[in-house]
Amino acid sequence: MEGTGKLGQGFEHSDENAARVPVHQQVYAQLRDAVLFGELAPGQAVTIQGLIERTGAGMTPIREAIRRLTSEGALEFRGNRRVVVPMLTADAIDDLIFLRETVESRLAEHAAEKITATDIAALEKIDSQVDEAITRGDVSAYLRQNYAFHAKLYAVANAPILMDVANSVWLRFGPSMRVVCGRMGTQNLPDNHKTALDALKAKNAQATANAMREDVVQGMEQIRAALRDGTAFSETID
Amino acid sequence: MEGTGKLGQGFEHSDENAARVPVHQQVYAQLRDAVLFGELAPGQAVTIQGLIERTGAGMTPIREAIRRLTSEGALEFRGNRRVVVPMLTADAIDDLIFLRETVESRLAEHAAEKITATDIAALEKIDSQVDEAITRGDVSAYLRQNYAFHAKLYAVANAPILMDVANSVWLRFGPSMRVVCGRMGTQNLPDNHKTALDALKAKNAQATANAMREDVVQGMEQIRAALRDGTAFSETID
DNA sequence: GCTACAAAAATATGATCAAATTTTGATTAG
DNA sequence: CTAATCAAAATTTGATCATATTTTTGTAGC
Repeated sequence: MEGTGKLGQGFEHSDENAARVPVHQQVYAQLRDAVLFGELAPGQAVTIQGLIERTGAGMTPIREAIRRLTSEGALEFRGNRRVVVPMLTADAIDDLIFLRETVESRLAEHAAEKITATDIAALEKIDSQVDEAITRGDVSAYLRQNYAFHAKLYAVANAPILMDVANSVWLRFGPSMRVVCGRMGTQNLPDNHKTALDALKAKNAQATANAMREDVVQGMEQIRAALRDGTAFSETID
Repeated sequence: MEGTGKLGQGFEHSDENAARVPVHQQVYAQLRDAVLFGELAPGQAVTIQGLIERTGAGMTPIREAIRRLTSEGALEFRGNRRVVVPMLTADAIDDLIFLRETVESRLAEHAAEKITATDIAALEKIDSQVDEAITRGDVSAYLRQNYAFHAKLYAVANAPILMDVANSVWLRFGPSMRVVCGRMGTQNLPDNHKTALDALKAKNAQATANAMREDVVQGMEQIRAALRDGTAFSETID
């Protein structure tokens, strides 16, 4: 009688043509977003039991989702069977900046070579929503729309392996990014998307790569600076 | 009374101090090695039922292992609930070469800064076993020892995020590497490890990075060349 | 402060249900 | 009469859950 059905939303059409999404994928997507957009703080514990109650799903699909996210760097195995949202160290953020710079600029090059007018229109629409979120000061919307912009660019690049790496990087800095934005608001956030869009329209791969690299570095430096302050991620668990 | 105990080997000390390894980790490690060292060919299907029989484990831990390896690029979701060992495309190998070059050389730099005399001794021992495998013409041993050398270097570098990326790259080209070596033997295989070891002893980060980059590129180019021939990975499943 | 007991949480298995693929059989065209 | 194509049954495989076992943690008593 699991009347709550906390996971049932999204395909209530009662039509049979609705593509069936397995529960483990739903749990995965839900948890992934929670990490990516900072609904779970760095250091926060994630328990199987807690997710069973939170989602109403069974044990097996939840385990699968957790394993998957652990592989992707969104969660971390903290020894005693405890799974937590990882906290960034100074060394880790350096590596993340390096990775995102190199991978994202290569993806940008690929995207510039393959982009169509439809893609550009989609990117411009997303970017306008980024702007709107910034002026509104809506941190959550900014994080989601900004990710949507980059994700769309990855999709255009059509390089699944590089995209996997990029997404893993996002999952690793996402929680800290949220903490930083929560403190600073949306004013100082980077948005070099216009420059990138101009380069994309001109199909200039190198210029696109440079614009995206600039965007990436500016955003990541905010996190690094906050990490240096030390006050940023002090939610130590034990 | 699971008398078969096909997974029990490896910790039969009957001591209680032996660290207990969860079944899902055992299955993961076993499957991972099978992919990494080419015991499973590119395109080969991997079924849950098959693994249950092969390993004697239950369903849940096997599912966990499969999800994890899918995230890491070792396996691929082929639509209709079919999981296969991915086959490399020309585009993919380009991205893998790029990734391995950039990530591995950065790991080499880190390693050069942190390496100790003990580490160097360990690396030299592994490298001698690489040499031995090459002269013996033992492909399987070469693959394992060569990986061991690189993995040890990653461990010394102490950069978990970069290591994850590097390992994911290994899992993606491993099966094809095995096919290539199976056709060519061990004669033309790269081994720039001596140059790298010299640079490591001198704590010269840049020279270490260059040596490892050379090693990586030589090895990966073998795969790219085989891919171009087209004859290499023709085990199409269709 | 240390040991022992109890409660909570994670691991692992097997059962059950649903979906997909394969096999089999029948009908029809050559 | 043979071969090919389509349909339906059967087998195989995957998804989910409920349950049992082990491990860990927290607490109370010594």
